[in-house]
Amino acid sequence: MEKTKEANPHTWGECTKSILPVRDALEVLSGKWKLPIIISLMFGNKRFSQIAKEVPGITDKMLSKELRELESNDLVKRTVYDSIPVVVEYSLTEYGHSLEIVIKTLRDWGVAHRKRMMVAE
Amino acid sequence: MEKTKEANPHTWGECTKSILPVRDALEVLSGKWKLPIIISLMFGNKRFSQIAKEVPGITDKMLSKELRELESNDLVKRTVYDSIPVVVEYSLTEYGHSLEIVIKTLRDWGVAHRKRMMVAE
DNA sequence: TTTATCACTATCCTTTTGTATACTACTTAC
DNA sequence: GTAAGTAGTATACAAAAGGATAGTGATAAA
Repeated sequence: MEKTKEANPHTWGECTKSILPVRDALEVLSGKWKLPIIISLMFGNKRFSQIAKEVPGITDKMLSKELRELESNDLVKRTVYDSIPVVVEYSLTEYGHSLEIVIKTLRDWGVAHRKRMMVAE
Repeated sequence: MEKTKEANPHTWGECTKSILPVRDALEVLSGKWKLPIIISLMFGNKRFSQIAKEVPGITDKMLSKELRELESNDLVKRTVYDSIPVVVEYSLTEYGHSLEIVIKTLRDWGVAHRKRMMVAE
């Protein structure tokens, strides 16, 4: 445990340098619903009520709130068609699409994790 | 917008199939502190107070709570050395190390995001 | 005329998450 | 005897996140 006691003082810088950008990413993607919404839009542009149907369990309030945040972070684009009744289409921006690899990695890990849980029980 | 109106009914299954594992992953990694703690341990085994120093802003209570959750999910291992005073060493399990690629992806995106924000302002 | 769809908003409430502060018990160093 | 370091716990509180339910206003279909 000597190695523990004087664990590299220089890791501090490296470590913090790693933590900060991860924290930035987490801030933009925080909450229970943002990633599910983005995933839903990865499969195509959708209207409000369509997203609501595809994301299991979300309420209108949450969907509305999260879409606004995603829009303000330039991950999602909102397009209003002035038909009757008004139709609003949501789509991923190019920047939103840059999250695809993050989501794929997370999903792969999640799949493995779920398998692991099944075996354990 | 016709294409929007009848957006593939079959995306439902695919979409939900993607959302569920991501949700599993998010559950294990949820909260403000779990990933920062894991990152800190990626740089080497650490004692309680060392982690507290390396994760900017965390309180003892949160660190203690999150470590317990990470331990119960088999991501972190807790080893007590009965020296005087007692020393407790935390380390990533093999399973914990499997998160490295997730974190790397998230960090890369975070770095790009931070750059983007700087340019915008 | 009631009902349904569109895309939301408003209000109230509970749960979760996080913070602040103080405290434990032990030992070494000053 | 007092402070500092070891690894936390206890209590109280504040803030944020999320859920439940209802309502808006336009239109169209039964």
